[in-house]
Amino acid sequence: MTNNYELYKVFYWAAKTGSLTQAAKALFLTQPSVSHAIKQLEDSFGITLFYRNSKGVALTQEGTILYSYIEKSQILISLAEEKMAALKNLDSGELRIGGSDSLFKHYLLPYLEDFHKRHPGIRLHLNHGTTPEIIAFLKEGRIDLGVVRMPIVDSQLDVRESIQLQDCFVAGARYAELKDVVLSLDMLLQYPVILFSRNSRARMAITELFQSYGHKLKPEIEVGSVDLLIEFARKGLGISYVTREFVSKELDEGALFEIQLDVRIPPSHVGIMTMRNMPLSSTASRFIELVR
Amino acid sequence: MTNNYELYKVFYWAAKTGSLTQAAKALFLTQPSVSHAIKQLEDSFGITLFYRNSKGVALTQEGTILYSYIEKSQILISLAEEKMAALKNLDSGELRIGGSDSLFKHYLLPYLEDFHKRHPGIRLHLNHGTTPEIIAFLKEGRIDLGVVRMPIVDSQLDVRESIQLQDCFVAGARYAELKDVVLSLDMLLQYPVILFSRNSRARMAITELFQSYGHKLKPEIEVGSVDLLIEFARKGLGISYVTREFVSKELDEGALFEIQLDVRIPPSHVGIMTMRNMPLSSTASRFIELVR
DNA sequence: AGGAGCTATAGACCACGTCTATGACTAATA
DNA sequence: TATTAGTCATAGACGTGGTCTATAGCTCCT
Repeated sequence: MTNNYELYKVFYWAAKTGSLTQAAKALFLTQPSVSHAIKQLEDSFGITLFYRNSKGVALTQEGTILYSYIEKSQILISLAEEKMAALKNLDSGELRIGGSDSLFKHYLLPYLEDFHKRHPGIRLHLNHGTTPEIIAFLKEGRIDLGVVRMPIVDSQLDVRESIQLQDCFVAGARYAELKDVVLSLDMLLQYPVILFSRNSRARMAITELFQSYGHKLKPEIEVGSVDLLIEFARKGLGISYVTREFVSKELDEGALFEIQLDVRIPPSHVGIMTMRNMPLSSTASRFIELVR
Repeated sequence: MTNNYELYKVFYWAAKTGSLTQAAKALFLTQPSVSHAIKQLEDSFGITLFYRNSKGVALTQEGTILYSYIEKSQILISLAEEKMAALKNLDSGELRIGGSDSLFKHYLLPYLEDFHKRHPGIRLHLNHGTTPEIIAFLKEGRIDLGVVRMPIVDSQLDVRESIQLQDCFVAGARYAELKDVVLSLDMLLQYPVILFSRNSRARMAITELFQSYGHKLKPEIEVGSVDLLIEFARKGLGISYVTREFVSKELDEGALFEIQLDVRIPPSHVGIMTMRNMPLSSTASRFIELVR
């Protein structure tokens, strides 16, 4: 036995208001429709659910038992509908982003702050990892979107290109003599170089660039965070390879200056990755919209 | 926002089976109907609920949230439908009967035993009281049916006449000399009479009978239970006014004998009362059917 | 390349749910 | 007692929306 669940909605309101007429008003129906619906339900069970009298209706013993179930059921549905509305309005929900720590700090932070201020009900989950890890997270459905350096080639992913970033070499006061000089790559190699750890994409890119000019780039120091790259350069421990946009403060203040090279380091882009052919949550698409 | 609740049934099965095709089978629909229903639900929320792929469908983050509500709701409805079926089959439920203790013991007991054996899932509630109390219980909806002595005149009640009962005077061995004598009322009054307590209908009826013949019936002893009427008569404390059918055992055994009178005591009927214009529960109507 | 799954889309159709109009009843008025 | 205003039930007409069939598009597997 399986009823049209619409009938339970009608039953709920009839029982709740104690009146078919009132139920009809609540449901934007006419009274005969409600009467008919209740009759259908009663016939389907072979059980009378209401006593009818001139003041309205009252649940029978069996009707009361039915109501005890249906009431809970209807309340759950109402909660579900409210919850869906909240998700839609971005009053509730969660946004799971994967990326590198440096991109979170230097690129995404202002957007995250803004988004959180606009939608305080949405919980933010930030997962850091290397590019392949981020891609794996995406494919496992553990994050909604990933933010990494381009280029990304993966047929399962959609990648939106975001701002351009320019990597460069920077030094502190200790190497002031290089400020107005244009260096060649082999000249640069005379100085101690500080690079990010081996498996990063930026590190691989610059190593390849040197290789393509017949040079071998061997760092004096390897560090695991962008902040240390900056800090070590300031302290004069060497020349750091960093993203210009991430050291704009230090460059403006004069704490660091950019080394001019006679070769052009190709710029890179930030890419926002999502799963291709998977619908985005309204939260995720709103966030992407904000970033672009 | 208020959806057609049928859509939630479809959503539930689609989520549960992870396949629109399977959901369609479970619901005896075609796959396009299910596809359409899910689309309607998604459009109504403005939220994508499922990822579609070539193996079937999988809930999105938001779909999972919706499912957590809808699953509970649907399970409650299933339980409700099962419960209604159980009530209908008399596998479950309750039957509330009002009556006097003596009628329960001497008239209803075998029916109650039989009914309980057939429908062990149904809880029996027996409420004893005087006839006006029973009627009040009925009108308050505290009992489903009342079993009392006729006649009952109440326009709000339906009364079904059941078996006939014959009241009579009985005595024990102490008054053996009356065994083959036909007594007149005034002769009877020479002996100590034991009656049921003042407000009973049987007591009122016999008092009126004596009055209509110009006699005043004044009991030597008044008792509050039929068992005591019988016991006192056996012990020779007087002549008890009892219902013949309730002392058939004692009459057969010779512990008591019936006093023959020169006037006929009108028989009375047992009446089964229910509320007029109030539908009977299937349980109650089944029981009444059994009794008649 | 072909087959066997899956879901989506288009368009036709008809049952069923809704409506209006009315009746029957009750309770509380005048 | 008659009136009125509120119940719910019933009958019958109407039209929409849910369901169907047919088909396309896609992915995966042989």
